[in-house]
Amino acid sequence: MSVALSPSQALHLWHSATLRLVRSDAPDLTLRQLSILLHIYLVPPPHTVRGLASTLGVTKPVITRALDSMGSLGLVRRSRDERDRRNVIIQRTVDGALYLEKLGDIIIDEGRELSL
Amino acid sequence: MSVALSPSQALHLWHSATLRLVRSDAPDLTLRQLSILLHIYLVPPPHTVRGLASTLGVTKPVITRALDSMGSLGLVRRSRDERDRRNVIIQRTVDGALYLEKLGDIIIDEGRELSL
DNA sequence: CGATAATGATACGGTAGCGAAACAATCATT
DNA sequence: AATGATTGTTTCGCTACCGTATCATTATCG
Repeated sequence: MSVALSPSQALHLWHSATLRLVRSDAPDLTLRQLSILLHIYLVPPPHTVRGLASTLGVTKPVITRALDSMGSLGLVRRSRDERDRRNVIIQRTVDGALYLEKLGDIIIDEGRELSL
Repeated sequence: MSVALSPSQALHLWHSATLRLVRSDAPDLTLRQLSILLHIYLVPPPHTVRGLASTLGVTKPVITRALDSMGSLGLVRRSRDERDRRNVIIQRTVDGALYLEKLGDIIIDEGRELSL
């Protein structure tokens, strides 16, 4: 199966999926928050504040704030690393998995309609 | 050419493209702003504030503010409709086209690496 | 132990987003 | 011309984000 996209297809896919995301009643995450959420769920753990900051190229408070926001939405969970109690391990939640599942559905759905 | 995506592929594509967008030095647009920008450039004109608000399912001030922000970034331009001077016609700019071209490149680039 | 380093959270001042409501300008209707 | 409808902007009070700098806690090293 190929996922080669033409320039037009790529932008149309992004357009329609983003539009549906905006129109949906799903929590309105920033691009950075969405990136963090995707990273946590798609890249093997463990995930730390410092690591995420470095990966995204942002400062640590950005990560702390994003975890605060998404944490209160139930999309993500924090816990101390007992082996080095300075670290915070960021963990997945059921709600977070559901959120991303919905996002995946939207993308696939819009991608399907790209067939020319 | 097929653009059928598996659930995993769809999310990985979104993840890597979003990550590169966040890491890039490109202006940090919100999801709504990005959606507006894509709509203006991908859907045939004319585009009005009212029309965009209805399409995105948001209030008019959201569009006005987004146009203010993206306008000062040079991504978008406003002009009066001379046939009905109540309307504002939203127009494309060279910088806006370049921004989206770059976004398209990123998506294509990451999509290419999805081939299994 | 004591000093230094590392990690994440917090404080701060500033900017920008939000929806609801009110507003000015323009058009349509009579 | 006068009234009412339509369009986009502005104002209001509020919330959330930003980067820099600082802080508290914990670990490491001498």
